[in-house]
Order: sequence, then structure tokens, then C-alpha cells
Amino acid sequence: MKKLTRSFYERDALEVAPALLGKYLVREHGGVRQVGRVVEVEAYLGPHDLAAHSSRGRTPRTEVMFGPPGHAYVYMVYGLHYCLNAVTAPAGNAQGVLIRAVEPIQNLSGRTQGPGLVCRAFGIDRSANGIDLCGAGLYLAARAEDAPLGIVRRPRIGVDYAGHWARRLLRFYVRGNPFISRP
DNA sequence: TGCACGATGAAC
DNA sequence: TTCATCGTGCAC
Repeated sequence: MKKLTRSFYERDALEVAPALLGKYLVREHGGVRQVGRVVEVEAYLGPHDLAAHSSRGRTPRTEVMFGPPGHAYVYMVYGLHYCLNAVTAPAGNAQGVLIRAVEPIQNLSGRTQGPGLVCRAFGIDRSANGIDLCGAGLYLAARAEDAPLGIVRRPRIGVDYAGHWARRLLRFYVRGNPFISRP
């Protein structure tokens, strides 16, 4: 497997999101290696995207989003769950791609069909916020034989408050994959 | 300093 | 469809 490099992330989230499908999310800690195949993602396009956290400006929480690409933006939702994003585009653009679901490949227990469940299965919490995805510990990687995938585009989930941004087709998933959070 | 509300998941 | 649960962001 080949770890994705900074340049992979240094592009518009609209481009990075579908490119992440079929890639592998890897976490190595305590001598254990967990692997999941990314099957569902959402793109958040920056401060002008009213569904993106960065649309409220640079705050302590969104600081990482405004930073350099290839870093993990992890936040808590509903006081209960964590969500993992990869920061994309050059620093200051405040874009990101939310990892919504993975297909379990190695050392993952429990369901992984939803952003909160992905973090739970990988043991990802607030302490992972800001981690460099181009380093060790937590990263995304590609396999050599990368067969082309059927990709489905849908509106993002849980962002109905975002006006017309809620209707844009910024959610991407692998066609026919049984591990997506919902059709 | 207080308060309304989530980029969710599970139960009913 | 409802509820759990708490950090954030914004209104006073």
C-alpha cells in the first residue's frame, strides 16, 4: 500500500472526495493495525459553503480546517459522536472531506456505516484532531491495483439548514457497496 | 454568562 | 419519530 502524499490532499475537496473512494484508512497504535476501505465521503467546499463548519469563520474548533491540507479535522457532534475529515486544498481554503463509511478490512469491530461509527471503530476521538495524515499513526493509502469504481452522487446528509447548499450533490459513495450508511 | 442546536446513532 | 448529551458559537 502506498500512503497518500500531501499533493493528493492539496486539491479542491470536490476533486479529492471521489478520489478517496476505494482508498484505505489506516490507524496504527499500540502495535495494532486497523484498516478500512473508504466507501462513502462528503465534500465541504470552504467558508462559502453554508454546510461547512468553516462558514462560521476561523474559530478554535475550525482552526485545523483553515490550516494546511493532509491533516485530520476531528470534531464532536451531538455531544456523543466524533467525525473524521481530511483537510484539503491549500492552507486558508478551509475545505475538507468527511469520511462517512468504510468497509472493514482488518482489526475493526462493530459497524462502520456512518461517520460516528467509523470513529468509534477506529478509536478516533478529539485527540486525533490536527494529526498529520502524511505521518505515521493515522493515514490514507492506495493499493497498486486500483480498479475503477462506479460512483454515486447524492445530496449530503444532515445539512438541511444550509439552503441551496443542502441540495448540491457533494456526497459520494461506491455504487452497490453494502457498507454505505444509507442509499 | 447563558442558551439553542447540531456534518449522529439507536431505540421506539 | 424521538431522545441522548455536551462543546461551540453567538446573543445578551
